[in-house]
Amino acid sequence: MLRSHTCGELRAAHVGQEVTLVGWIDTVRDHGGLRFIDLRDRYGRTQVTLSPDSIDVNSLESLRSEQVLQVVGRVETRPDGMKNPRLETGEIELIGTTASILGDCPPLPFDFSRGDQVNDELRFQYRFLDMRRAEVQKRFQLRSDLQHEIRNYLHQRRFIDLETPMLTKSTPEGARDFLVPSRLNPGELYALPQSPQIFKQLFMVAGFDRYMQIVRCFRDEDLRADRQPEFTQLDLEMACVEEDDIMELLEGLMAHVVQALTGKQVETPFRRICYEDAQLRYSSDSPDLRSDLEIFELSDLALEMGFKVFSGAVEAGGAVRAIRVPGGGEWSRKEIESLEAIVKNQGAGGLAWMKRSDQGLAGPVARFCENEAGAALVERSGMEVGDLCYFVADASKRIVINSLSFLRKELANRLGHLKPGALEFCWVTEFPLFDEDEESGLPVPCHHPFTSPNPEDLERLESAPLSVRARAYDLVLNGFEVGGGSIRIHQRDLQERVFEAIGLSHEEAQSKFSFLLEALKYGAPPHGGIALGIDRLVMILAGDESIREVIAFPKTQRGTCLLTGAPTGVSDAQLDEVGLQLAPIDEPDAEPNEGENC
RNA sequence: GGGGAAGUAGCUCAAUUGGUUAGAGUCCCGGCCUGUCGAGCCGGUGGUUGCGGGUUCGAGUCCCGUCUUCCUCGCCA
Repeated sequence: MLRSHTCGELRAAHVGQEVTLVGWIDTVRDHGGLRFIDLRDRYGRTQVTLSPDSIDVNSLESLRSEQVLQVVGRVETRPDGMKNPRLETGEIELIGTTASILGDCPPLPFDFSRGDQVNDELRFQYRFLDMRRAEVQKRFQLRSDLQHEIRNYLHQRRFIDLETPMLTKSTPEGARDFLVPSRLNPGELYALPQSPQIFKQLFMVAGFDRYMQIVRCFRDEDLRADRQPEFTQLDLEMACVEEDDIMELLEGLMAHVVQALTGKQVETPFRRICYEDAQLRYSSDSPDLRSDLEIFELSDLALEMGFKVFSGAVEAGGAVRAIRVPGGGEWSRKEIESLEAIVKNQGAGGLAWMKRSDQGLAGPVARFCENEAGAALVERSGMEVGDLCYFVADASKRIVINSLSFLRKELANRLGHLKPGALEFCWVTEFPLFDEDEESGLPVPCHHPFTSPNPEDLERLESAPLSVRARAYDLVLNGFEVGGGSIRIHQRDLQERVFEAIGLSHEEAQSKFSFLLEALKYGAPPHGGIALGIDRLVMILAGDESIREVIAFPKTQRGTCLLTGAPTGVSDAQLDEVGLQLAPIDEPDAEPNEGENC
């Protein structure tokens, strides 16, 4: 070994020992003759003192940040008054006798000590430097610890860790697939898995009644702060279970990992909210329960209030909904109206409001509240003196819901409801089995086509498919969907009925999912499971606002890698080999230097 | 595909209604300094204001286009 100890290890007990440290130079404090160096590695920082009394200073002229330095020396107690209580190793210092630079380093491309404030573009281009920062290392330690705790917890409960293929079959439903050509089969392509869904169901048929895997998944869709084209899931599946079994397992797992990683206690069981309630009360299918702000429906009253903006929206098939802001009556007009930009950003025409003081109602909506409907509104809102109420009306229900969703988030933020470190889990249940496809009008699965319908609604599968509820559940943490799962269909005939309901012919179903349908014939036990977004979970536990921060080498919003430059063109020879030809790109100013092979 | 924000020194930012030679901190380089831990003090180098047009006597600032990064709608079974 080139070192005897790490930079976080030495204590008063080591005083007098001859040791060798290797680390990166964190800072150099140069007093002319005497130099102090903070040497840093994964484990901590140790002060190295280079004095002309103990080392040939001419041998080390230019010490700079982030050089890799090896120091041999003796551990000494620091003089009285010179100890640093903020450093684990602050009782001692290493008096260097020889030092050598093992890895030189030029001046850095960005300010290391203020890494959090540096452009993402630069940070991710030099991610290997960015990750050297202690704060970043902490995130990845947390990520590693989380995965370790998850595996331990599940293995103690007799889950078996099984792997599934990365090169698999394209299933055009759902998200767009990433495609991989096959040299041995020109003209045919693999797809990278969107999830191991079908494979884990086959494990159930195979008798591995408790399966788990921490696995990479791929979806070729647009990126967001919480969405990357490749991401990591905890995938698990159990045989002979119902909803409650999966939920209880996950509640125990979450409580365990949160306790292990943060020391915090999580209350179980988690709150359960049905999908319809979540949409109405929180304007979201993943409500952030750190805030208790609630939205209420006004469409019925809006028709009677005599306010054309409201009644017009409802008559056009839209909605009017409102949110009460306790204490918002104190806000200035300017403050109140500053939130309008948020809803306009979602396409809403404007943001109406009304406040209640001891002198009665005030604000743009107040004069429409003098009639009976208005009184009912005040009653329903629960407005008290000192409160404020915001209203969103639009001919598009989607715009109303989106606007209120963003408004609620911002209000929760302004009211200080989003306390750092708070963790509010909940389940969202009773999702519809299908959504309506806007183009074809056909039902499309909300979750995936293997989700079991609620038995109570089964008779409507053909007659009124959109009214059928699914045996599906989402796990939500602080407003983020961190997991989703369901009880699956384990009977072949029911699976075929669902395929039919979504407009898949018998032949299509066969060609796409024959292996699943075949497997369901051969003694498939009832089963269900869930998949958990590891990146999102780590992000929340680390207090970050983007999963990029907890992914070592993430993609930009355009799906490129700033570090490697991927994706790139490949040589004609490579294309030939896999039997691919690239279509010309419709770009007037295509860059010639990339034209060699695309 | 739509909406929004940002882009000025290696980095983080400033620059009045369009007005003289685009500044500061940091980094880097040089000098001084033996108890610092955000070391200190003195001096210095460093700019195609993302790119391309336009308006103007004059553009970092206004207009148009474009590129990049970020946020978001659509999209994400």
